Amino acid sequence: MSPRTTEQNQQIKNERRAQILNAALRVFARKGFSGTKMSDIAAEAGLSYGLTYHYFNSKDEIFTELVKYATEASSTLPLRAGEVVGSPLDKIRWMTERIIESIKGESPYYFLIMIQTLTSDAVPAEARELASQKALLPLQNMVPLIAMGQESGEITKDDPYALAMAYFSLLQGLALIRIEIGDSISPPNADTILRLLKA
Amino acid sequence: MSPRTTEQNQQIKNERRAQILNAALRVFARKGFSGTKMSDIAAEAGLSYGLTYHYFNSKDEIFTELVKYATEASSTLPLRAGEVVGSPLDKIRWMTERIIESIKGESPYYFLIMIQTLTSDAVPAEARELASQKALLPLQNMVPLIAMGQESGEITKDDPYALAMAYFSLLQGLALIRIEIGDSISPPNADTILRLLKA
DNA sequence: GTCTATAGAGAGATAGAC
DNA sequence: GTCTATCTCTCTATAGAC
Repeated sequence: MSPRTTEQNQQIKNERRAQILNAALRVFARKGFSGTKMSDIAAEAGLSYGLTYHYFNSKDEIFTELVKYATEASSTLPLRAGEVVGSPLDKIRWMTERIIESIKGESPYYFLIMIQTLTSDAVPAEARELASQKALLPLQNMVPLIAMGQESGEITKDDPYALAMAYFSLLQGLALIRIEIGDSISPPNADTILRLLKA
Repeated sequence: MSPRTTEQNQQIKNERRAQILNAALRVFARKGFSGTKMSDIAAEAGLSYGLTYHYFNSKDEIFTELVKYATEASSTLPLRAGEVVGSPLDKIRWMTERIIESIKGESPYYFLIMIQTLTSDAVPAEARELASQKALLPLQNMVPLIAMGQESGEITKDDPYALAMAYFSLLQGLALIRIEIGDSISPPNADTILRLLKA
């Protein structure tokens, strides 16, 4: 039995951290930041209470880490959509389908975390500031897409910013309904949502 | 100085309860159920800590009271809309304008309370059950309105239930944005929202 | 690296004075 | 009716054994 190498230890460390973050995502979403106990996270992750503190310094740090990931993912999606080949509406359709798809998976938990972060004073200050800075990026990144669609005549000539707000509001709301009600009722498809934008 | 009558005491009692509920609404919305301390509510209401317990038995009771009011108001609105004179789309337009109007006032706090109640395990069981029972009512009460509009040709022939989900998702999302970002940006108007439904 | 035990702070609810 | 003081329990974070 040779001793573990540094790389192997690093490997374990990464796995454990991912395991804890994954558990924490669910618990934070379900109980809120203040309602979540470190013992809840440890139990959900299948680890002992104390071990959680071996990989993270505090509850705040775990939450902030999740917010960091969520802001990153949500602000880059409209940019990736911009690079899809096709008309502006094709790009938006692509993005819409990606989001609807993600709503069937883990993303509703991230939506809920972000809503908490942006609306709550009980959340770590660092997470709140991070989210506030980036909250408008998805909206702002979508406006050019809409403007292009308006020039080409595919998209209705309402205020692009208002359209983007309505669009993301709708998708966010669908994610919430997913958690509130579960998968017993099926969400609208992309075409129904795009009716909001089409000329 | 004559002693206070029973009616006057009742009067004081009602005022104080309203005062406390009003303060609690804001604090619960901003900090979440678990993140809210009774001392927060007392401070926001301008009362002493102990006095709050003179008018309510527990934190749970205050929260549940707020949820009771919110479920009541939200499930009856589509019914009131049904009685508005005009075409089905006129009725829906009336409702949409009422909701947009309310979003400029206190209603975003109620939206946030309801979202917490429907998505969180950290909330009093009584409130959760109450909300779960009534959560689908607004949707269900709106479906007949949509169906009527489809028959008259005003509304697109997508699945009425999916349309209702999309519609309420959108409005809920706007309420959240109102809290997240404030009134610096103006929300879409009723016509933009009704594009979702129009044939 | 992993666990159990515990110190210390904080918050819900109550008691009792005025 | 209104307030301050306190009891009690729970939860974060740490210590220390294996």
